[in-house]
Amino acid sequence: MQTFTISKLAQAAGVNVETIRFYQRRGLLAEPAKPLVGIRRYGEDEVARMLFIKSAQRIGFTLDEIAQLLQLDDGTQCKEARAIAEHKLADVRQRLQDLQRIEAALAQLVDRCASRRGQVSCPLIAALQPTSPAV
Amino acid sequence: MQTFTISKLAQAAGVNVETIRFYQRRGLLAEPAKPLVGIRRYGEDEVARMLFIKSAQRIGFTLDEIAQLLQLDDGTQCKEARAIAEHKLADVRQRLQDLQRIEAALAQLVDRCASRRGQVSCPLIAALQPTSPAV
DNA sequence: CTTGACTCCGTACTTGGGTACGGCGCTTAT
DNA sequence: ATAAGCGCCGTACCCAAGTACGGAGTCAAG
Repeated sequence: MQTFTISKLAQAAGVNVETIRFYQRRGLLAEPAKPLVGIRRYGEDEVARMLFIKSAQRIGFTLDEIAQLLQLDDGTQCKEARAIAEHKLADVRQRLQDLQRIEAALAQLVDRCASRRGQVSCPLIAALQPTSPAV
Repeated sequence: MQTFTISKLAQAAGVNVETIRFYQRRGLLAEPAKPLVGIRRYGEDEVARMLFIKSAQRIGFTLDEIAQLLQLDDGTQCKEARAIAEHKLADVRQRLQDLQRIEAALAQLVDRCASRRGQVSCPLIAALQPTSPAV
């Protein structure tokens, strides 16, 4: 069921062919073995993987971090995978908090603007005050 | 109450002095007027602003986006600020969803690893399947 | 009134994440 | 059997976000 050529894969993932190749070099995506005759083919798994990478990136993970995340998935070494996963989980939760605060602040801002009440003080900057001990 | 020198500001924000100057050039942080005699001083506002920038960055906003966010705050032009804010809000909510899915997937992964049950299939990649129509 | 630490400013370098390009080699339709 | 259009591969280039550096000015302590 390996039906995609590299350019179809790129298209399906909404990226450039070069990006696929770049990820292969970086070890984020395996290069399927080159058949003795013909060209490499890709399947839905690779599409999913690419979409995952792109989503993770939008959230602020670096390619190295994403590589780690993906290894958790691939890996069969549960003990160590677990440690990494827990670490990442804490990280993710921190980001979630920050994002939620920004969401609240933005929503508030929109709301205040809509109702034209008084001066907008500083909900955005205030949003990220309490926590954030400079990772 | 302008008590910080640039290096104290940098220290308080957990960044490099050069980074402060870089942000000033990019318009993310105002350069206080240079007193006729002496050096520039900064206050708590600038510290807060720096911490905000760093938090927003960790979440995946670019400096340009952060500049926009900050303008919403500074600006007195509510109508247009509102439009930008609403747009960003949608964006933030999408990110939140992605992050929440990753969180769930990671938690599940940790859980499975802990209990040593069968093969880890692919919770992470699965996590970001349904949505994400390639922004 | 000099020495050392710091500011100021410009320019140059670095790193991460790609993009672009050019030559070659398949392979498939004509 | 040949030309078009991809795939394959390496190298070079690009932009964002800093970081490093070097010379000149400033200020405070000894």
